[in-house]
Amino acid sequence: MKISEVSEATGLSIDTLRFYEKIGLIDPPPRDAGGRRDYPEEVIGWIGFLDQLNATGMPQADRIRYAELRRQGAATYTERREMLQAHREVIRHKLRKMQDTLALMDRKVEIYETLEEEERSHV
Amino acid sequence: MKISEVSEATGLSIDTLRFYEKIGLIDPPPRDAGGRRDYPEEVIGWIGFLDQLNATGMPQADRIRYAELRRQGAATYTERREMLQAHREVIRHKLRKMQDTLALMDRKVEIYETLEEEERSHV
DNA sequence: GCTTGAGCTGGAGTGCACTCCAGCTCGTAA
DNA sequence: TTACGAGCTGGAGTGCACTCCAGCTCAAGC
Repeated sequence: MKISEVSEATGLSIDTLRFYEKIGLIDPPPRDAGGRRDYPEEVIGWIGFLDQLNATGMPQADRIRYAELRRQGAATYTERREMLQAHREVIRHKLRKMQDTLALMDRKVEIYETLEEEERSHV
Repeated sequence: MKISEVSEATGLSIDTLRFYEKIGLIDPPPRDAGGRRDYPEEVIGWIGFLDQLNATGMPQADRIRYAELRRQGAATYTERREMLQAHREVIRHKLRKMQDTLALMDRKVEIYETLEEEERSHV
């Protein structure tokens, strides 16, 4: 896959793809005859996963660490599992906070509706 | 309340409190005889709310906008309600993505457990 | 064979959200 | 009465995560 196709498929900009490669989040892909990156299809899934880690607040440094462990293969299964378990707890915590805030938004919206009603009534 | 007390109570640093005042997230509190900030107790609740907006990903600019509307009183109820409703949708969306990622973490942890088991067995 | 467009590199620049610092004042305790 | 600690101001600095740029190469179509 050409870099433009990967960009299209993942929603990451071409610059971001090269940046991710530079910092070690994406393996340097093979190059074609003209020296251009030729990504394997699998990179799409990997980027999607990185994106999920990102969207749930895993810091860059941790994602880089995970990518590094992944490159090292079977010897790092345990450490990778532990990272995911730790991140799972972070997500659970955020989830609870989000749910609380969502409930608060609901209450506040109702309060504002009442206040707007009052404003309208004592014109 | 002294700035150190507010810092203590909210978990924001003293620098951040002054920074929030500068950008308009917190109303400039009255000063004591010596020119030091003397915050009303209510600021704690307001900061807690700001914190929730923050933790659920509302950008600074939007929080500033909300704070500004709040200062303008009853005339801005509708706009504030609309902001909170919009943010509620953002939260709902994030919540779904988080739940998906949580489920993925669960699956991946299981996969790693299986792989670790296999590694151990064919010593 | 020349133009066009995609891709390349190394490095500089950006925006957000703080965080730190120098040098000052003020109130309290020894 | 002086030493100390808390707080003050304006402005510079930081870290993260990109984003942009100049100047280059290469392949393909006219």
